[in-house]
Amino acid sequence: MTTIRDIARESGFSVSTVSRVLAGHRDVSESTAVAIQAVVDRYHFTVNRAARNLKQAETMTILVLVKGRHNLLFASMLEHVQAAVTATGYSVAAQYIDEDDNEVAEAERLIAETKPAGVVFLGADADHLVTDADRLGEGCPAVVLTNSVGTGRAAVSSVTTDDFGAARAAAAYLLDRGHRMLGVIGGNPAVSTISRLRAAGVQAAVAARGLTFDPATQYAQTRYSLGEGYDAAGWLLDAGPGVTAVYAMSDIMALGALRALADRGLGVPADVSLIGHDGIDLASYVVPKLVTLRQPQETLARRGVEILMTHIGGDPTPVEEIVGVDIVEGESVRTLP
Amino acid sequence: MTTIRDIARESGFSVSTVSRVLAGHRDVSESTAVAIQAVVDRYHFTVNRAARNLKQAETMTILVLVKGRHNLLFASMLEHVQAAVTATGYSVAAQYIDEDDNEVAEAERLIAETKPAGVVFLGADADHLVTDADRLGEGCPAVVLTNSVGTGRAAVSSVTTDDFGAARAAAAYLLDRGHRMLGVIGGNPAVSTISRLRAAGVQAAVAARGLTFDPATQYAQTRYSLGEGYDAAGWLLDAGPGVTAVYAMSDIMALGALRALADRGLGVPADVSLIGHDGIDLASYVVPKLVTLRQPQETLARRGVEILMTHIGGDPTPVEEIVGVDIVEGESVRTLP
DNA sequence: CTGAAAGCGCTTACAG
DNA sequence: CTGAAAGCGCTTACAG
Repeated sequence: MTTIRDIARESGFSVSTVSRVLAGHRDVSESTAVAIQAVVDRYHFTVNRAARNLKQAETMTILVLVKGRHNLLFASMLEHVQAAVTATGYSVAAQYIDEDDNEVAEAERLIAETKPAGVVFLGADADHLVTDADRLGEGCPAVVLTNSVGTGRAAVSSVTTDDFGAARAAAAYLLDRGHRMLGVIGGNPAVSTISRLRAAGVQAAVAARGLTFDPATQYAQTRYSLGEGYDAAGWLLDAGPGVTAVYAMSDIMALGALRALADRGLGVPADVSLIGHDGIDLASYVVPKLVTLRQPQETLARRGVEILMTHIGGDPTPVEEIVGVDIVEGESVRTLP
Repeated sequence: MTTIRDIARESGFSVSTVSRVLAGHRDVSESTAVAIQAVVDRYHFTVNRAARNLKQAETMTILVLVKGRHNLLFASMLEHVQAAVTATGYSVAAQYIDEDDNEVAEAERLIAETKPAGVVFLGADADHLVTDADRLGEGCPAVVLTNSVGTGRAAVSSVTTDDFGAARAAAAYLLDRGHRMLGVIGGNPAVSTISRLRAAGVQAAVAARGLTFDPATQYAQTRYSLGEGYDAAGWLLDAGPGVTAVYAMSDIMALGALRALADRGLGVPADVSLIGHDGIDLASYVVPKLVTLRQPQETLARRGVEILMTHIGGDPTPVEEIVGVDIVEGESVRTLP
């Protein structure tokens, strides 16, 4: 393996000078830089970043921690974050965290190893954040996207969508179209803040119309996946008192529900109406096109990076920002006569 | 930041002994190990892997390089690879490579930085492999999954599906059901070996029946994405001489095509039949359920890891293995009268 | 069983 | 503008 010492030997300059050229420092004579670069190219040499990071106090990198490999929303948001970060002159290093891992512990380790200037969490457990956020690197500012934090810790900010309002809008959308008996597919409100807020939003919309919503028969509690969405929809039809419309807290669960309904011979929206959440690309490609609550990906990414940059710039005041959600029209909801 | 020196100081033992405990070596007295572990726990200390890798000659890690963040097939295959690797006692480190990046150059850098025992490529450009494979770490065996290699380089093996046979089967499936005018949505045969093989497979099936297939009007060349699949299907309907069935070289393109057909008022399979490729979960959840050629994910992963282990075990003979593809029945193909 | 020392591949004051 | 030296956080012979 070629190292910086090999390049130094081959070029006739010292390791220090080679290092400077590799780092793009200007305090090297033109001719020296050219000569060294030639050797670097000849050997296809690239610096060992692990070794570099070990020595460097701080890098020009933003660490992006993506919670869950299968989350199409996050996959798509990562690109927006990448674009926003790149525009600031920093580069991004993305890492995926398993659904069940502690992202804060992981962040702590990665911060120590890669010395990023800041970190962006794409989704995160409120639990981990609250209990472990203090262990994040002192000087390393962080911003959480799509999840609220509420740690009060300096320089851990968040940009969230209005989950309560979005779910209330989803339910209202269905109620406005004559539906009276709603079914909801969502996560465990006891552990997921997002699910709790959204469930409350549904309750609020229903209550505002003097109707009732009984979680025991109308709320299918499950995980955010295709297969679980499928099962949840089935449960809702069996347990539910004749739901005419279903709100799924993610598009991917809604797609699972779509198939479950078809398998029971029910048409969407002819027999049951369906509304999703997230606004992933796929939602507008399926037949029928899904009505869904679109998370404003660019806004979340842009504001998140802007806030992170103010922290990096020296302002430690944490901010918790909430952005609105758009409803995307589709073909999956029917107006009852 | 706490380092191994802090733990040494706090526990009263030397850095060497702490290092041994952290590495799980047995040559440390029970009482010492317990005492050190207590301090480690108290500080939530985790070793800096970057520093560890810098010193270690080789780690018990298999590096998995995933080409493309949006590839649902690879996302799913990664889990199978992870399972297969874990069963051998090694752990996996996954890294995503952008579609357009040179995965071999990236592998070279990561091998130097993390010293894996072996690397698994989930998808890879034949071009990069052929021109740059020699630059992979000398002693670092590699296996490429889903793409054939043909570098002849020692210890770069591959496990591929029979792309020619699979595409021929797809076309035959449609021809057997009375379709005479096929449309194909695929990649650029000039740069993608996979696309070239599959296109040839279609040609073979058509020719075997004494029919013809004109790429100029029946082959929509595009990228492997939802939106491009949508556009390609539209082009096929405009340019094509009345195709009655479409074979898309990936399920995700097929899903795009599904929507394109719906937007033109064409039913699947009533008006046009559709067959995909890959067998991703989503394919069996959409309505109509997609007929598709399923890549045998577990087999690819299992054999890939088995072969990698023989290389790690010392046998450098490269093997190129080809596995068959199953057809998954669905609701998207109609038999013509 | 334990510790002192060398060194992995880099960067960065410091001196010239 | 350039180089010698110290050190980032670890591991690993080597010696005891």
